[in-house]
Amino acid sequence: MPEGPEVRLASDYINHICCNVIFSGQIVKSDVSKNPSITFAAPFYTITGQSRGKELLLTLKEADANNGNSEEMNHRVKKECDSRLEMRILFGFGMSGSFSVTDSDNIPKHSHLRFYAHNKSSMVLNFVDPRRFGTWRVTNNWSPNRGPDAAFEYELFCNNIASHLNASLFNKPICEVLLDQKYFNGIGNYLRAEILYRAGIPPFTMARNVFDPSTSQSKNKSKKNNSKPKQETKMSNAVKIEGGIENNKVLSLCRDLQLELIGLRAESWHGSFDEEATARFGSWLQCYCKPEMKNLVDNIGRTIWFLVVCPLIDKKSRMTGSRKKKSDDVKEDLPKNQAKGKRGTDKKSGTKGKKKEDITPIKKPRKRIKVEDPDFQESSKNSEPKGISKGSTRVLRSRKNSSKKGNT
DNA sequence: CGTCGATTCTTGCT
DNA sequence: AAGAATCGACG
Repeated sequence: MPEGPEVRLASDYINHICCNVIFSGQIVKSDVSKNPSITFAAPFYTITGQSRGKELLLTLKEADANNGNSEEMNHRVKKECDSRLEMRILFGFGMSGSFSVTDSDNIPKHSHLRFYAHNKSSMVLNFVDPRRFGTWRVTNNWSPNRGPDAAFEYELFCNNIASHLNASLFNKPICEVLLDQKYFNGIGNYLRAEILYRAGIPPFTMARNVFDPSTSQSKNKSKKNNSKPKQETKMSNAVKIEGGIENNKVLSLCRDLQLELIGLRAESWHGSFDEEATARFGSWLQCYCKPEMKNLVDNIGRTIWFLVVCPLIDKKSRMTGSRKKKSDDVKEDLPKNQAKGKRGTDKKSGTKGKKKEDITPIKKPRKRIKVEDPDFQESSKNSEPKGISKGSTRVLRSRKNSSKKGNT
């Protein structure tokens, strides 16, 4: 599942491979893809890429067949500054999108958009997407409903969050907020697990408490949400919003883990992940899909992987990050009835399009977990969320703890 | 209007 | 199982 780092690597890959390559001819779309056909008027063009979060923007720019300027183009360029034809295509990778450069005789099976090189015969840039959740469209801009890139626009990224902390979204569990691309563009399911695990934050902590220490501290002291806390310097992330939200642990991890992964995989990046790169990624993961971790399906239906911490265990050992004996840390302290339970609302449950009343009676009551449920959180100190909308009560089920390969 | 839940898309891998 | 758009219900 491509997340920020994979998209960035794809962009780097394109720029690396397509540097000095002239493309020409029709841009070919597969028959099965429902994405738009692309017609670019320039007979010859170059391709460059940029990434922002999970989006990749390709820029096609008119060029001469010899990488110089054609007479006709030269004429226009001189006349009006730079009027070379240009087109941008914005890609979303969905869950299986990637770019790969291949020989024209070896087009990947699920290549859905192809750019043919002109001066390097038989070279093709493919957008490959087996599961076809990927999208593309012609536009010059990033999607307006997606936020800045956490790794490469860190200031903007932090400010976007700090200035919207009062939004109701931040009443939700941090694990769910981390998937909201309006604020966390580039974060996906494996990154959220790694971020929260390394920050030592329980996944269902109210998001606002993670970013605004004043709110979380007030919770600690008393159930009354009255006084503004004065001692807000205990937690590692207890930083004044005004002064330095960029020092917040979760936010800096959003940046640093992505940069780490980009560095980790850049060396062996050849368009697709070879065995070694895949293995390295797997060993980089500390939480996601790890057999010693727990997982649950959250309120938005996504599986969150996390470390369950026994409340009786010395908290300092966690705060300092010395969590070596993982298997010992993981206690079976989840409520019993959470540990099983099948998916009750799959799409094929035979109730598609039906009213809720049809299915509610059938469902047997299960343990529900709200934000910062004291039964669930190791930190009952943070419980008693005053402003929590009672709405976020979805049945949380655990997934089978099957270890998958952490491919992308 | 804002929020929430359900549904849809799609296919490869257990 | 994944990411994201869309739709209807609800208050």
